[in-house]
Amino acid sequence: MIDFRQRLNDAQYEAATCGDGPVLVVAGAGSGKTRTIVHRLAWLAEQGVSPSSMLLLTFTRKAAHEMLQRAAEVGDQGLTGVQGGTFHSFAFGVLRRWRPEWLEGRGFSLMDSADITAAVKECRESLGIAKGDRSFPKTQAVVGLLSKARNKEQALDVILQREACQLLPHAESLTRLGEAYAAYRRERGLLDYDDLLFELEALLRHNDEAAAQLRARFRHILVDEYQDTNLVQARIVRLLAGPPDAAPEDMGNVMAVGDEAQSIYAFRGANVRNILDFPKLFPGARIIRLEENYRSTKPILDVANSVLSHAAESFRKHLFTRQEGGAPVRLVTTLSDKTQASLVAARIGELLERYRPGEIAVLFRAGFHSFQLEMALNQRGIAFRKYGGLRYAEAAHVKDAIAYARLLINPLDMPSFERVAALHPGIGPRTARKIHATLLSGDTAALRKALARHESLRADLDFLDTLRAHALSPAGILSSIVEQYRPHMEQVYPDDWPRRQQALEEIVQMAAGYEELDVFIADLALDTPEDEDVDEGAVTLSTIHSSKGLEWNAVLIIDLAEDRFPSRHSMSRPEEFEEERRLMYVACTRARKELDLYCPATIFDKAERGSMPVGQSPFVRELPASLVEAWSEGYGGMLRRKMSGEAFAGGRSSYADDCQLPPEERASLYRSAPSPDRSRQAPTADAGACGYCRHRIFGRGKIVRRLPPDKVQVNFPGFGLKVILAEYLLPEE
DNA sequence: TGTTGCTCCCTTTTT
DNA sequence: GGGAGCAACA
Repeated sequence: MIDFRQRLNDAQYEAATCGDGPVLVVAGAGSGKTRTIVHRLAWLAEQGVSPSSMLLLTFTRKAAHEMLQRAAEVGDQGLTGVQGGTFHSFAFGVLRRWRPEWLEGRGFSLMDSADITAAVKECRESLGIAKGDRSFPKTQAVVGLLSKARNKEQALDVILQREACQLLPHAESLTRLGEAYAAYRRERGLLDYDDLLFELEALLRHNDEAAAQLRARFRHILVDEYQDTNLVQARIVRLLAGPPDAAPEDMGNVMAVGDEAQSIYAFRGANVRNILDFPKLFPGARIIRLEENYRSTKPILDVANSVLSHAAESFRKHLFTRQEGGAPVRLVTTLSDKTQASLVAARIGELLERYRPGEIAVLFRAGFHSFQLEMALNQRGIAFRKYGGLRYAEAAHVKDAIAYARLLINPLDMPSFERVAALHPGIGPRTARKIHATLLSGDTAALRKALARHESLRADLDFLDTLRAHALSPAGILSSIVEQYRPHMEQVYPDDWPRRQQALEEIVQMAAGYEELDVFIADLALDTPEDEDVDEGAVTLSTIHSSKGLEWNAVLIIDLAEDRFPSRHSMSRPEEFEEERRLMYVACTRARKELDLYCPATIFDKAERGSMPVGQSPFVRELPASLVEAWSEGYGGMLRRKMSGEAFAGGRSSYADDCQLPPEERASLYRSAPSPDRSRQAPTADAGACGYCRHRIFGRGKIVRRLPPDKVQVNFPGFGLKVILAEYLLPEE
């Protein structure tokens, strides 16, 4: 028996051991949410509930995996057999069993993001929409807009109106394109990510038998990260609990766990109303709040609380901890993004003396922000693993290898055939399509003729035939494919194929746990499967979005600069700026013991072919100086402690006081819109005009070039740093 | 006719 | 670094 009282605090205990009925657990960051869920599962099992009637819906498969792993270790007996996964993977599993009606007994396949892009592109071409019109959004952007409209369940024009007025002239074309894309999927028996959810909802509404079976099976539903569910996901939870008209007492048991202060997925349709309206959807719901933070030291929590204290009313929150003391939060200003990378790498080297690699993470706003750091870590020989950004399965070489596998499963798969064929010199889309048609016609003579000029492609096709003839495991198949693909890779990526080769070897590892190749490929599209071997020996690099729900002893947040974090895309709409703030809150609350904030003073800009000065992130600017220990990079890459009176550390007035420029010139440097609530924020212009870097660094650089009309290039030979800046920013000698 | 090479542009976050 | 469009080459 487990001593729940002893292992949990009062609120956690209440949540873990409450009886039947709907429950909403509002769990602040680091308040022991996972612990509570794990104990909830264990408690249910002790009450005689069968694990197979518990369903745990989480945001990532990693989170589900981790919780189920921990559940298996709780108590002496452990707990296995709980169903867990993301909404999408759950939906995929259910729909594999109960096909949607319109498929009429046909099979269906799940589209990965490349399929979706290709499909939308094909639809656009066949409709002849916007041929050569540069103002028409790129395919990727179109895919994003269509998906956003579906996830928010709003008409496309409404989305455009709110988020992209410049595209309003294309509203009609985009709507037609959306319809064509829907027809495309229906004709071919394809489901995209959004379809999974809507089809599952339709099934629960219209297929009484399936719905009844699912409801009978899953008596206890736990939903994690409820603040990031969208409308259809909330309806799915409701429909799993009982028929649409069920009385409250006849519904299954739903426990939703979430924290509105950590809602960071509005961009893909997540709706905070879900958590606020939970009691309406589930009348009589009990609400339990977990507010004590066990994760972070007080200095870290103070910074996190301060970040949120500027938030819009409904998201404010104050976490408390009983832990006193702890290392101060460090705020490090570096000369450039490049030196930031080497300083962070050096700092990681230092942290590795105290922590295991798996206990250190670097977080950033967007995937590409870590490129320089990745190089710096490689130079130092520090192993890292990256989450977020370009997904593993989207890297070109992985797509190539997967194309072989998909062709193996389904020879009709045109896009995959095209992909494999294009690896061979002299074959482009046109020739590939012709050969594919010949191949399908079964005319061997014609095929032999077509392939005569493309000997190497024939070798690849023969290889696939051989593979088909042998019954290999998914891992065995992929390992052969990787070997077959290798010469192509060496040709196409002469400079970095060894790195890519390594990534491909991982795919074989990942596939090791699978029995069916098609399930593995679907899973790869749904969420990168875990390759467990690599984890512990590597430092984590992650987008903040992908860091959700995780924690580390030491967390370093980089690129806290204007236009980077918050993202410049978020500056025009107040609600998006607010979401960036919650993102910063999520990032800070990932840290247990040490938190470093890095602000580069200049950032390399390709277009200008030099580094451009950048202002500090408003989230840093707002921080009271007393909450951080400020450091700055001096000449020669040394860090230097900043004294409290010095400009910049949280000193929103110090800019204005130091400023040598007349106010109208400052205003001309106004880079981006300020946060919606001006009263709480120092004007961006102050920082933009005379931030710390501009006086100190630029004072010692050499002007090497004038760039008419009003810019100059300043070099700092000691750092290999070139900076382009407006002439009038130069300090007067 | 179809492939390849060149240039310009943009580059958020995810299932 | 990648996608899209355009021009030159086989």
